[in-house]
Amino acid sequence: MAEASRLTESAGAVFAVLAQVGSATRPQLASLAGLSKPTVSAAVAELEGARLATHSGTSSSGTGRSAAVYGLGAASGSVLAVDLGPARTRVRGCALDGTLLAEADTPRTRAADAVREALAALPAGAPLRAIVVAVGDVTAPDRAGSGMRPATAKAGPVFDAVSVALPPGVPVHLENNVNCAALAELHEGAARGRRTFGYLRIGVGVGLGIVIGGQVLRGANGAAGELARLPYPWDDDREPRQEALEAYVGSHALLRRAAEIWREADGPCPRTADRLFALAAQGREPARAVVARHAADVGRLAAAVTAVLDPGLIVLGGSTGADPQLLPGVRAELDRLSWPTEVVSSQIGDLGTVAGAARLAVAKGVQTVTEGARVKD
Amino acid sequence: MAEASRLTESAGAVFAVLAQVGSATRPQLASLAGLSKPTVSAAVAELEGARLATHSGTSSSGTGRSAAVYGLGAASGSVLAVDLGPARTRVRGCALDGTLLAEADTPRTRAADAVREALAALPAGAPLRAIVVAVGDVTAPDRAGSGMRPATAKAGPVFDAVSVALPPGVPVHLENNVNCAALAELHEGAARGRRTFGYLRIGVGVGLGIVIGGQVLRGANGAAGELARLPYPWDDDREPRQEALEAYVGSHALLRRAAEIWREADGPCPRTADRLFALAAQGREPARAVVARHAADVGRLAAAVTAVLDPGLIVLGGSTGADPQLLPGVRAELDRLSWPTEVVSSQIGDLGTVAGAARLAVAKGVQTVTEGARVKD
DNA sequence: TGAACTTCGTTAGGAAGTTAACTAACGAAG
DNA sequence: CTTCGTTAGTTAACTTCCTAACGAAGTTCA
Repeated sequence: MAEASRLTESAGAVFAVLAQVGSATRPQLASLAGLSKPTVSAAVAELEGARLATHSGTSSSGTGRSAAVYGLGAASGSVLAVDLGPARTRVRGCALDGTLLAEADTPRTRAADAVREALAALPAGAPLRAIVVAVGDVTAPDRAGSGMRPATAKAGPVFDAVSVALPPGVPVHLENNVNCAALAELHEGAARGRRTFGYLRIGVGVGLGIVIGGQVLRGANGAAGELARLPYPWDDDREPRQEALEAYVGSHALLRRAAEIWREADGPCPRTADRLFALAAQGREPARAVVARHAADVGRLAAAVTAVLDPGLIVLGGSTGADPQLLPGVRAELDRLSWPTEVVSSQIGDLGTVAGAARLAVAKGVQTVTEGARVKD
Repeated sequence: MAEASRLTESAGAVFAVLAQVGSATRPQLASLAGLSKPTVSAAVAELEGARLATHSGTSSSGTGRSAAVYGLGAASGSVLAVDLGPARTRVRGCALDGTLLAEADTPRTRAADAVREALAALPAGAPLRAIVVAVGDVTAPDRAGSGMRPATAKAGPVFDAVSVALPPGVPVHLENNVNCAALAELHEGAARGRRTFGYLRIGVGVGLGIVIGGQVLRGANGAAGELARLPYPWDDDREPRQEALEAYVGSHALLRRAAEIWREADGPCPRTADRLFALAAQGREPARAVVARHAADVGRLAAAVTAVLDPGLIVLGGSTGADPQLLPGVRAELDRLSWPTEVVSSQIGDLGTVAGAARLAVAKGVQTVTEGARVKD
């Protein structure tokens, strides 16, 4: 019989822990959830009855009685994460313990196909509990947990194109792609074990994902970390202009600057940031200088962040931010201008956004289980 | 008999609520603490036994039986707040419900006297539970809850001069003065009812107090909001320098700029910011232009904050920041550069720092009661 | 093989909090 | 002055968790 009733509090807590670690014995669950053994036993029994957990083996710790191992059950369901990137659309379907169940990757124009493909690969019997869509845009603050749309026109059309492929009745969360990537760095990247840090992404544009106490900071307009609106240029006799910063520190500007100082004798001028970094890594001269200058610019951007937030750690990402050869220059400029702050390069790269969106979707999905599975509330 | 044992959890919750509202009936405590009537009755009995609460009257709500009103008891004790300001030292002693018990205000050089004076005026029988000292300096992160010192030499000597007057055995917390003032705006000023905002103080220096979810954001080095380290000047061909921003937007710069463009015919050049603002308020010309330019500069500073945090509300304070005639100019520049953000002037002024420090001290003091009065742990 | 040890899981009793129902106190209306 | 409606506070039964102790199921060593 299908028990759609709500879980007790302890069962919810145990389920949340079980989803986090994937599989565990009862004593492990007890210590992780901060509950006693009898309570965990009762909770596990309840979860097994609801098919939210299953006995998946035994574990012997050398000496003593061997413990029963439990994992997520068939009824725990799955979640979907969609990254509407500038070039490609990436989709992942995950179980609530984060294991990958389905994956799709298409050009941006075939976004809806990617979603359908991934949905088809998910187990049919169990509920899809949450969908997170990462967009390169400011998202309105999360009110009812669904029905959001990107705040400006930038990502609106793509989102609409995808949303027709989304199954009805499942809560959809929009999230900024930089925030998602920051979450990925937090859980499986360069910021593992941290509670507070900033993820500074520099590519065509610039963006900052802020994590404080393990939580993403979204801001009143969902625009926290939208560094493009930092006042720039800024001086006694210069008026800041909107968007001027991205035009100056973004990847387009980097290549333009390279082209300006490039000469015949230097060989062919690089047309991509990757090529430019490769030349610089070999010590080839105009490239090295351009990259060094870029590092200082990134350091200034980082200084603007530390002046406000003092996060203690900044993770650099993006097509022109993640290269480790930037690190010395960035650190030097940041040291010169601001507070002691660790600076490291992203460990995840392009897949960070989907990975983070999946983390977020898993968290939302677990919530729907523990807080009483309200699909239509 | 003195019961030094720990309170039950429900009694602690009830005490915290009682401290927040000052006095309340049992039904009020029940709804505010989210507890049931029987539990509150038991908790109140426990608190009365420990002299942490007393029956202080009855309240009739027109119809029905009249309820007993409870307030804080004699054993709840007091806390001390010290503001080591640039010119004056202000001290307040408060009960745990925030009522003022003692106050002192001396020139900075007699700081220790102010502390002794206020301490003498506090009730002798009950414990002093916490001391908060507000300094104009970066404070190291709060580890054991005491034993901190200002991070740089700026406020170190003053703090040492005061600390000799502090009674031993009482936990001392250092806090940045701008953070304190932000807390005052949150609880009794322009940000009442908000959960997230920024308090931008502009005087001789610039500083930002960040409140997120009702909590002050301190940062990894205790330097969150130290805007003086924003990169400035910043442009393609200018190198940012440390401290350059304060030299440009602080009150000294404001008066210097006024002096530069002032002419014989304009009358005597103002020597204080107050005087300059007064002239501007009358529409007198060179003053008005200087103030308008200052407003734009403040707007840019605010834009730098919103670009990172998007707080939704910015409260302006400080000797050259709180004047309401700045508001239109600040709002215009902020609108032009950044996200929709409310901008208002501080409602508290110079006393904000002590008031906020007192709030913080009360919160810490309540903690010592509810978490088991550990004075030396 | 069986005693000793260690770890797992259950059983029993108790602490802390909840809901529901009852008694107590107060004002107003007849 | 009594009665009724309303609100305060208490008592009782039940829920949910914890701690402590015990039985069950392994491993190790003689």
